[in-house]
Amino acid sequence: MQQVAGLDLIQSFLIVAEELNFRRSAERMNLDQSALTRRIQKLEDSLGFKLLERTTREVTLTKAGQSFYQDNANLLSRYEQSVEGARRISDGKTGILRVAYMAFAATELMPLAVARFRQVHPHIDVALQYMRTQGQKLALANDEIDICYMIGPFDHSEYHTITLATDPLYVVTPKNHPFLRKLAIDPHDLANEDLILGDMREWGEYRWRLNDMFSSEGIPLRVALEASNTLALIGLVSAGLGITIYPESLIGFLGRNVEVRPIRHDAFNSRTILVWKRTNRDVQVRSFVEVAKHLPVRM
Amino acid sequence: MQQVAGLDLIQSFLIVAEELNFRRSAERMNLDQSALTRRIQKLEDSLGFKLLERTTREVTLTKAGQSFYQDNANLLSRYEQSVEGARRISDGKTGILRVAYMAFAATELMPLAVARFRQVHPHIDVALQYMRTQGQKLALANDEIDICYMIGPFDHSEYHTITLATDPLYVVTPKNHPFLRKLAIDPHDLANEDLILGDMREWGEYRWRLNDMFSSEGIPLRVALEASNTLALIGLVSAGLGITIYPESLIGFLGRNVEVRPIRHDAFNSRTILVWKRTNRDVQVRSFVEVAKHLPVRM
DNA sequence: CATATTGATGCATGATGTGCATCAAACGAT
DNA sequence: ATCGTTTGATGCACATCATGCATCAATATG
Repeated sequence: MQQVAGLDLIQSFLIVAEELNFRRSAERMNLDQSALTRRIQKLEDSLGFKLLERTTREVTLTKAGQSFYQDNANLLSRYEQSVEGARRISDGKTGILRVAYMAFAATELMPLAVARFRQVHPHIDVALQYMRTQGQKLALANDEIDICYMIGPFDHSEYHTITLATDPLYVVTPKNHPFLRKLAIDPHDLANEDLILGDMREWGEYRWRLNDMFSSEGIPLRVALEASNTLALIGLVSAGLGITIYPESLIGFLGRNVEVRPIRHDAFNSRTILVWKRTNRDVQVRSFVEVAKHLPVRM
Repeated sequence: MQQVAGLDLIQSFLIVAEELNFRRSAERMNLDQSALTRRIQKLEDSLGFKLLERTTREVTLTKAGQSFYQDNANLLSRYEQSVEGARRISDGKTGILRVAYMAFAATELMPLAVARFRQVHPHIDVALQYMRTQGQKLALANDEIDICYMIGPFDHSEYHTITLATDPLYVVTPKNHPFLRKLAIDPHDLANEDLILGDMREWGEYRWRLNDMFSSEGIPLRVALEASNTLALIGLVSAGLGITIYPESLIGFLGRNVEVRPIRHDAFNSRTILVWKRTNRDVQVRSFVEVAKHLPVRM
C-alpha cells in the first residue's frame, strides 16, 4: 500500500485507529508489526501525549486519540487533492493565460497570435482583456495579467519586452480634403490642421507619444476636438470637423467615409510590444511568447 | 525551530515559499542550506513537478507552487490546531466527564461524589444528566455518557460495575394508616394494599425489579394508581389513596405528610451500582470511580 | 495447564539525512 | 571589464534513523 511521503506517521495512526489491531494494520501497510509499533511510539513521543491505550490483547483510542483521529481522518485526502490540483496547474491543463491588449494590437497582432496559440494548446484557456497601456502596467505589477500588448518602448528591469511591430502613422481625413492631392504628408503640413484625437482617458500613452513626436519637430499639436470612442471619432472626421492620426495597423478598419495618407517621417511611428514579468516563467507564458514572435506578419 | 514530525518536507517548502531564499530559510530552521535544498528536491521528486523556479540568485514560486502553498499552509495550521485540541483533552483541561444518574442516587451517592471530585479536579467539568436506567444503558453503549449510576445488578462483558449501595425498601403511607402500629412490615402484609407506583416510563427498571420481588414471594402487586412524577405520587399517598414503596436513600426527602416503615425481608432491597465501559480508560473516569468508591457513606 | 495471539524490545543491517567543503552562476560596485 | 559577495547545487564522509528478525511477557481461549 502506497504511503504519502512525509505523512507516514499520521497515516499509520489513522489505520491503527480504524483496525484497533497492530498486526492487521501492519499487514494492510506491508510493514512489519514491530516497525508499526515504533512509528506510533514516535508519533506519540513527538506529540507529548498518548493516542492509544493498549494491552497485549486490546487496543483502544484515548479521548485525545479520538479527537485527533476525527480531526485528521480527512487530512490525507485533502493533501492528495492539493497535490492533484497543483499537478494539473503544472501540466498546464487547467491553467488560464491572461492576455491584455490595447487597440493597436486588437486588429491583427493579438487575434492571429491567440488563434495560433489555441491551435497548439487546446486545453489552455486564454482570457482576453482590452486595457490601456497604463492600466496594463498596473495589472502586470499586481500579477493580475500574465502578458500584455502595449505601446512601446518600455524599459524596466523587472519585465521582458519584445517589439512585435513598428507601424508608420497615417493621417485620416474626410473625403475631398486638400491632403488627398498628395501621396504622403510631411509632419509640418499638420501645423495648421484641426486635429481630432482620443481623450487622455482613452488614448493615454498614445497621446503622450504624439505630443513627443510633434514637439521634437517644433510643430504645435492643435487639438480641435476630443472623442471618447473610435466610432465617434471617425464620425467627426467624416463630417469634416478635422483630421486624426492612426497607425497603419488600424487603417483597414476605418470605414468608407474617410481617406488616408501616410506621414513621411521615420520618427512618426507606433511601436507595439509584448511585455511580461521576468519572474513569471510559467510554461504557458513562454509558449505564447514563441507563438507571438513567429507569426507570419509583415513588419 | 520545532518541526512537526512527519510533515518536515511540507513545512520546509512553506518556509522557503515565504522567504524565497534558501539560506535565510535554512537559518530559520536551524539547518544547513544544503540539507534544505535536498529536502525541497526530494519533495519535488515525489510530487513529479516543480514547486519553485530558481537561479543562483533568485527563487520564485511556479503557478503549481503557489497553489500548493495556499492549500498546504491551511492544512498545516489545521493540523496544529488538531494537535492542540487533542493535547487539551489529554491533559484533562477542557475534558468533560458525562455522568448519568437515576433517582435513587440523586439524593446522596451522586451529589457527594460529584462534590468531592470537583474539589480534587477543579478543571474538569462534570456534565450531569438525570436518566432512567434503561436510557443509561443505551447512552453508555453509544459513548454519549462516560459513567452511570443505575439500578443493579448488571452483568455484561463490555462493562465494569461496582456496587455502591444496597438499600432496604420502605413502605410510604398516609398518616393514620394501620401499618403505623407496626415497627416493620412483612411483604405478605402488602397483599391487600392499594399501591401507587411510578409508571413504566418513569420507573422502568425499578418496576421490573419490584414485580420480581413480589412474584418470588407469591404476592400479587396491586397497582391502584400510577403517577408520572414524585411530587404527584407523594400527594396521592398523603391524600389516603394508597401506599408506595421507596428505597431507604429517598426516605429523608418525602416531606411531613407521610410516614414510613421498613420492609422486613432480605430480598426486598434496591442495589445502586456505578457502570462504565471497559474500553473507556480515560483518566477522568478512573478518578471519578475512585472518588465514588471511597465516599464516607453508610452501606 | 497448554496453546495461540498480541504489542513491545534488543540487535544487526541497510537506508537516509546531515554538515562541511566546494563549485559555478549571478549581481552590484568600481 | 574585473573583482568581491552571495546564492543554490553537488560530492563526500559520517551520523542518525527505520526496518525486519528473533524473542519476550501478557492475555484470552479451550
